[in-house]
Amino acid sequence: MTSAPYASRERSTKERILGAAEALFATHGFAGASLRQVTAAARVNLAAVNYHFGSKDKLIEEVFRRRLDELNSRRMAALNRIAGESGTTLEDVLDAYIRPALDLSRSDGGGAAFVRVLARAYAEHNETLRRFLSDNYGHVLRQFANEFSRLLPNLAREEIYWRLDIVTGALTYAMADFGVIQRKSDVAERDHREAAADHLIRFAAAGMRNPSASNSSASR
Amino acid sequence: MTSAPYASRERSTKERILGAAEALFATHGFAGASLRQVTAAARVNLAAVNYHFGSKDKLIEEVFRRRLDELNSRRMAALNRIAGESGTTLEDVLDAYIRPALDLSRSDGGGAAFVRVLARAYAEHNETLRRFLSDNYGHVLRQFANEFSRLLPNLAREEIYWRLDIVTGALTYAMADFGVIQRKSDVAERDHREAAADHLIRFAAAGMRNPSASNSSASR
DNA sequence: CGTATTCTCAAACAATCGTTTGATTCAAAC
DNA sequence: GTTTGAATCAAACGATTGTTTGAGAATACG
Repeated sequence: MTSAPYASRERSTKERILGAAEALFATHGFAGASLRQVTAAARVNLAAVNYHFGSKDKLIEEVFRRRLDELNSRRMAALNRIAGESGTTLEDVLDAYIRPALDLSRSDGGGAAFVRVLARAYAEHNETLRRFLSDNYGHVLRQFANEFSRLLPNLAREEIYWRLDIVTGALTYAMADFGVIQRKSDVAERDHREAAADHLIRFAAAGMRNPSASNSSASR
Repeated sequence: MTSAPYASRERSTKERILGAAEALFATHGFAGASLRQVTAAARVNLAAVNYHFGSKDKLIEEVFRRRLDELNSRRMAALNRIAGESGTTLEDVLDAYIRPALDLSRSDGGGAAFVRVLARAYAEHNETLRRFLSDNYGHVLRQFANEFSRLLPNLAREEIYWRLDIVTGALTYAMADFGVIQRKSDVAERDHREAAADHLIRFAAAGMRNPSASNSSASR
């Protein structure tokens, strides 16, 4: 029953659809990529999407779930290693949040495309998608907010969430752009990305630390 | 001939369409917002878009042109004030690039919505749109790249463009998100945005200064 | 005034969208 | 070999997309 018919093919139909959808959503967006493009790229029948996933929206959710399950468990593992410790810095927490996404963007199997899908999800303020992400991975964000609150006791909870959203959005976009531009040498690419990620984390830490009420005059 | 018939209306048909399109593109994206939504929000006939602009793509271009003409001339004015000077810092150049966009997002007449449209344009890697922006405002980017090259003589020209794209994309997204979240007090909002912008600029400067080949080990 | 031009409007255009249907093919169960 | 259920397929569904049409109303020009 759980065995897969048609399994002699290279990959299962569901996985081929998910892979093609991921790549096309990254390039053309969720509204811009049609199911006919997706099924043509996956070389499956048009009806296969609704058969296996139910609808386009459910397919979109599955594209997220496939990657975010592992991404967020890695984030949680990294956070649990440092949460509550006395020597933990803001940069450490941000690293626990960002590094798994950076690793994902470096992975071979379409992870780079998914990071661009993530950036699109941030750009689009799709309400149903945000609800899905909040319902399924809200606890991760909540745990990170807990740790940020511990390190930034002067900031209100609402302020924490706000800054975290802005900062991760900017970080996600920057990381997604890494995947677009092809570098001459792969090793140089990895080094640069690593160095840029460190700077991004330091930037994010500065943004999180920024006191709220102080007017930032005379910076130049 | 150049006088406007139907001018007794509150605003001209073209301007009403542009305003409605700007707001809807910011919310639903270019593919997600239909011309029927746009014309309904502008309370004009559906055919008015194709009559006044020719096509949806031309309308999109006009939405950009209306704001970017002034935005980029402000950028050029700010850049010309500091370009070539001996005391000019990287932060000054980035400020000349970012500050006009920040001012725009604070303006009353839909500027905040346009900043979100800008962020979408960065997220979508639409080729025709990128070509339009490059054709019409490429000289601005080129002038800024010149100044960056002067301050960062060790970086290759290609590297300058690459980093500038990433950095401005992240900055644009972060600024766009400012407009989504409504703050309790307007004065606190402005102060916070100002302070955050300063940090964003400092982050961008760090990202631009980042030496290319250095592996960033032992940051923690 | 009358003519010309500009603009608006309802209606339809062909194309594409996500989705559904019903028949057919496949692999396993008995 | 027959049956069963899952998977694939071509075809069509109604809805929506951007765009075009042609007639009509509003303004401008002589």
